[in-house]
Amino acid sequence: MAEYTALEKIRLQKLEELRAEGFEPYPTRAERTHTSTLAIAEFESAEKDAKEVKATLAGRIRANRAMGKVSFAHIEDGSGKIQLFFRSNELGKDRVDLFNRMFDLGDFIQASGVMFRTKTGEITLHVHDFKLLAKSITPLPADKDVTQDDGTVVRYAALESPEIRARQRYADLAVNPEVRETFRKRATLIKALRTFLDDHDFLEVETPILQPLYGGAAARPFVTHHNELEQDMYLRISFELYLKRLLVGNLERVYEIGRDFRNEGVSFKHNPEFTQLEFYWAYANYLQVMELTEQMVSYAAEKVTGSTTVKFGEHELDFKPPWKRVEMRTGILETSGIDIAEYKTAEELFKAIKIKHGNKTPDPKSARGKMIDFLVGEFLEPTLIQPTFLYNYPRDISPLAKSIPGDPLTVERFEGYAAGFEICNAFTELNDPIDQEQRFIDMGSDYTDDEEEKHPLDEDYLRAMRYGMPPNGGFGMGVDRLSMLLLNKHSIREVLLFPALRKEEFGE
RNA sequence: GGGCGCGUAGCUCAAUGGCAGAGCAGUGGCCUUUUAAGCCAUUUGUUGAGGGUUCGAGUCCCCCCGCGCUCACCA
Repeated sequence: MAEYTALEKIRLQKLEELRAEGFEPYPTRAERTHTSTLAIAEFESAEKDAKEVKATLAGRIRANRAMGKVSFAHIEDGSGKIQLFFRSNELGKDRVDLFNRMFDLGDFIQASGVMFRTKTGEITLHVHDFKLLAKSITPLPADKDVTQDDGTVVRYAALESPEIRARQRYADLAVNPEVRETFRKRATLIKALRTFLDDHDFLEVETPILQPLYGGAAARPFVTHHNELEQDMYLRISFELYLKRLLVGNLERVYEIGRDFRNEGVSFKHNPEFTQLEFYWAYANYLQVMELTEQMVSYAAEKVTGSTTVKFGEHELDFKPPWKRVEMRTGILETSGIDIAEYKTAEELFKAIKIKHGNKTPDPKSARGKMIDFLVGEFLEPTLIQPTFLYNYPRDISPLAKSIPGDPLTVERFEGYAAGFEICNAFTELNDPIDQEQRFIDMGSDYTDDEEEKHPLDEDYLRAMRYGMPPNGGFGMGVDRLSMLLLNKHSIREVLLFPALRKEEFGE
């Protein structure tokens, strides 16, 4: 049973009084004719011809200013706020008193009347009738604060507690309009990505989230169990292997936007479930994917923000193609002074890093590719502020990518960076089943003492590939991260409606 | 998982180890064009939970819970 606060008990009592007086606090019907913005727009155009605009509005009470025989209130609906005007000589003293006594901030009401403009010029509904649509029991967090008489100290209080904002996103949304705006823009982003890919003849598909084997990325999976099949299942960590199976089936361009699950740490840029976009494009290679990527992201930026240039913290990011391109070996050499091509084994590379940078070294037990990754993260990544493609990756951290002809240690792979963090990952996909099988096996032996990096060998995927897979370019992008960049949010929690949080204890 | 920080009224925040407070919200009243309405009066607390030190703990110590930052992890 819920424990009610003093404020809630007062509202519950009002609810009972309303019922006793014959008013249903949770009626089944609403009769809205206009949103607040529509009513205002209609009034503005009718005003010139002195025409009357009648409207029935519905929304939450956000402010109420009772002034004796007249009252002003603001309600807020999905499109914005609008003022209501009540006059007791028209509605009757009892009804206005009822409104002021029984209705609280946060209640949903509907009000009918005629639009007019007040003395101060605000377009307002002159209310002729109203009813309660839903009583609010728990007060919304106050969204305004303090008035100091001397006029110097002004404090506004909004719901700011990051924990309450995330746990009770409903309250955050109800009270902070800019949060609603963030999620509208996020929806615009996803729609733009879809439109872009659809217009480029990609087919949107859906592949299993529950998988008997996981793969396509290096991450720890969530494990669950199917009772009837009597087997464990994994929540997918990527879409890759399933989408590439579709290329075997002659679907030449496919994409999926959906949720990935990784059983790992939580941070400002990591949530255990996150939205991923992947596409696979037959007969293309990573250079073509690069071009499509910069077009797609700049298109999305324009749709979401109206411009290809967006502000992110102190930076102005310009997503307009072409993006800067940095070859990995060159980039590492320039930022760390180490030429990875000179050190062909992990031992040699480790020594070189140790000599050059002393205490800043990777784990000496790492594979060579991991050490290169370390150099990227430590020295190169922080310099990649403007949208940049970092390309040509070490083969041993890219088991699904095709080698560069004549350079067996390097693969045709790139990652897109902006504001110093990774937003996408793509490569010319490996389509040689014999090579692929060997890579899986190498992968296993490279990381024998690293349980987390071990990956199950996907026999069915190899079988598919043996039927023949067209050469293709593949692409993956964290949609949440792109949202952060485009919306200038510095935590992934700001672009997720319900970010992962520890279970809340509700007591007895 | 490690380190650092935070947790006080519905919200935003105060309070040298010495009477737990303010504004907003709420409640009662006045007020027929207000809008951060105003004026008068007034209520609200297991100071995250538990233990300890002390004459006395919101404050110091221990432990637990939650959140934040950060490191690790994260092809």
